Amino acid sequence: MSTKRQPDLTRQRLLESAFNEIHRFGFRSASLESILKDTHVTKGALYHHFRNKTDLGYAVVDEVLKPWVETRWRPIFESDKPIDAALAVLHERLAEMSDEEIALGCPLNNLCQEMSGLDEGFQQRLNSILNAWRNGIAEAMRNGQNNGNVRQDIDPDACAAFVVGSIEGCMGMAKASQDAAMLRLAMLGLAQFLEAMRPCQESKGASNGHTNNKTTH
Amino acid sequence: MSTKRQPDLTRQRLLESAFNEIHRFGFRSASLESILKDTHVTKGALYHHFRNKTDLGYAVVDEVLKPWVETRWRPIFESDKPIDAALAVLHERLAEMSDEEIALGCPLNNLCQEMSGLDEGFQQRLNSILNAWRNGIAEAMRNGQNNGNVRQDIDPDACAAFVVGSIEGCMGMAKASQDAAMLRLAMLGLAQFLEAMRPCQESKGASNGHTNNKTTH
DNA sequence: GCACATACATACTAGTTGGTATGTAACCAC
DNA sequence: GTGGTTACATACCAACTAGTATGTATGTGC
Repeated sequence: MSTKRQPDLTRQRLLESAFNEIHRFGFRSASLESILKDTHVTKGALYHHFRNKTDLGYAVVDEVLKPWVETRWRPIFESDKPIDAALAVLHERLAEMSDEEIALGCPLNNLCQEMSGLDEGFQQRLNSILNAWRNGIAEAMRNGQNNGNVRQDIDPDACAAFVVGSIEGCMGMAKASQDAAMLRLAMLGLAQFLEAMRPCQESKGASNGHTNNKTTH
Repeated sequence: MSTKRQPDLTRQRLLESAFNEIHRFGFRSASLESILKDTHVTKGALYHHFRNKTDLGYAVVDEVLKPWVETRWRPIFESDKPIDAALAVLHERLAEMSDEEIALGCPLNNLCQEMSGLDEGFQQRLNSILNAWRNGIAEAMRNGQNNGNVRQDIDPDACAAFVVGSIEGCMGMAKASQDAAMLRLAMLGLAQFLEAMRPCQESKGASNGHTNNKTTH
């Protein structure tokens, strides 16, 4: 069609189409032919920009998936009220996700579950994304502890690992049931967990009455 | 080798080998040839017992995966102290799982994440397993509420959905990091959540001092 | 304008896949 | 025994896959 050559654009279109194809079918079942059909790019062009399918997959993770995750959860990282921030982000994500998006599942988790045990390159890249996510939350929890917005007796790293894990788990449940209502139902539990991370304000009018044993304050 | 014919055994061996192959590589990447090689069964025998690959997959879900899940989590269902029972099962599972098993991930969740959006047959079968699991926990939570072992102000269904979701999520995190330590770290959060489900015992002596708003009983 | 690398396009290959057609040996009812 | 069904075995096929070899047009430095 177009008589001009636009290498950067071609590459970007390949990456985005590959991201979608992978999101739908997973990496191994992602068909290069489908991507080429979708982008109207030929195989020669594809193999000019990427050495092989794996190289394309890595590029998708590094250049599409990684920023995709970061932009979505960064609001939590910078807050010193991590619980409020997390709840806000969760509600926002819950509101903005389409039914189709829910049914397709989290592209990060999809790839993790598919490729972690099979390919070290994927495993390391995906794990670094997860680590950044977890560390961002853990750091925010520490900030929250310093500012008195988070209970002192919880381990920020364990808490962050569980939060990230349960987010992916809840989204996985929704994908499994192919039902957005399941996502909202399961997320109620996560919200409850986050509320339980607030410092106990013994008299106040708080709804939760846990008899926790704060070790330090 | 064996001159005798043992149709039931042959079928069972195919199912178990297929379960392992699927556990490792997922259903779509599971190779029938590998299964045949592993079991020393020929293609003719395989296609005598199963109409096609999908039929084999369904049979694996119904006859291997379903009981596999049920036997593992049934102890929770029957207890009226669901929190203690859940913690006990979690510890037991954590102790008995090998590193390889952890790295492979939960076979139920693996299949859910791979097939839910692609094949209705899988989706329905897997979802029925998840439903049984969730309902078993929800029922136990209701029992626990009736016996004063669980807070009255929580929704058993939401709680069960979250518990199942976060179990799968935590196992997913461990698979993603290919590290058993991650499983233990994330599971700490789940244990904390379960503890928070206990009724608040403000002065220890009183059986229940919650200011809950019971809607029904 | 010329040389050269970049950015594609086309046609093909080798391997693997699930699935089938056909053949045969074991088992069972009678 | 015999007939018929079950339980396999062997050989093959069509489709699809990632990847490659080769060719060609575009852009760019000089």
